[in-house]
Amino acid sequence: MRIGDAAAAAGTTPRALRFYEANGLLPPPRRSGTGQRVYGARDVARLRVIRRLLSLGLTVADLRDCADRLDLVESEDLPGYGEPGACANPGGVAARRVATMNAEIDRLTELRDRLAAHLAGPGRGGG
Amino acid sequence: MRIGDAAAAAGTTPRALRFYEANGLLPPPRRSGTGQRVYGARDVARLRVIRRLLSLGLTVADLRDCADRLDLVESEDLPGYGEPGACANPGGVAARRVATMNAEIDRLTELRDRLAAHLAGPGRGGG
DNA sequence: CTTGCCTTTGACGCGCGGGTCAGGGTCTAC
DNA sequence: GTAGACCCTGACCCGCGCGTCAAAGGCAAG
Repeated sequence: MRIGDAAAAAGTTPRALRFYEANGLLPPPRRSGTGQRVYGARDVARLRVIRRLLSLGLTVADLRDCADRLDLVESEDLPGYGEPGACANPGGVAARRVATMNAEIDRLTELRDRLAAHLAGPGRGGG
Repeated sequence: MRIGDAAAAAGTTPRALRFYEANGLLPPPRRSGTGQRVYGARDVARLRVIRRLLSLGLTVADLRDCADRLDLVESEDLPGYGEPGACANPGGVAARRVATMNAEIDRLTELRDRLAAHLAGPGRGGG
C-alpha cells in the first residue's frame, strides 16, 4: 500500500502523512526498492488514531510527546482500548491540553466582555 | 518628535509604528530633510487609541477598515468621545469582532468538552 | 572628528497544520 | 514505447503582530 492509498484510507492526504512522519507521529515506513513509502493496515489504524486526536484539539507536539504510547492503542482490539485515559491521556498530555484550552477560553471570554463593554460606552464604565 | 519618542510616549516600539503605517493604521507622517519620520501629539493620541483597541482584541485588519474614523476619536477632548459606539464601533467592526470571538469561544468550548469526554472514556460514550 | 545612540529600508523568524508548486523519477495500462 | 497518474524531496505560502538582524546613514555631545 503506497502513500496515496494509506492517506485515503485514513481520510487525509499524502502531504499530511509525510508531515506526521517528519514530526515523529508516524514511524518511518519501509521503502520499496525505488524509495517509495510502503504502509500496512497497522499504519492506517494508527493514522486514524492520530486524526481523531488532532480533531479533538490535541496538537502535533502533544502527540509527539506520547508517540510511543500511540502504538498501544493503534488497534481497537487491544484490551486496553476504551479504558479511561488509555488513548487520549498517555502521560497526561490530554489533561494538560484541556487546561490549556480552558485558559484560552477564559482569556477570549474576558477580552470579549471588555470589548462588548467598550461597545456599550467606552469612556464611562471602566476606562 | 522622532519615532522612538513617539513610540515610548504611546507605550510601544518604533517597529510597531512602522508596522501600523505600513498597514494603514497610521497616516504616513511628514519627514525631516533627511527622511526621518516626524510625529506630533495628535499622532501619539491616535497611537494610544490604536493600542487600546488592539488590546481589546480588535485586529489590525479591523482597524484598517475604520482607519479614517479613528481620526474622529484621537482626542479625548472631542465631544463625541465616550458616546456608545463612537470609538470601538465605527462601521460595526467591533460588533463583528465580538461575534467572531463568540464563535471562537463556542468552537473551543465544544472541542474542550469532547476532549474531556474522551478523557473520561473514549470507546464508550459516543465513539 | 569621534563616539554612540537613533533612524532608515528590507527581509526573515515565530507557532500551527499542513497546501501548493517545482522538477524530477516510478508505476501501470495500453 | 508512451500517456497519465502517482511518488520523491525541497521549499515557499497562509494569518497575526510584531521582534530581530543587517547594512547604511543621521544627530547631538565632547
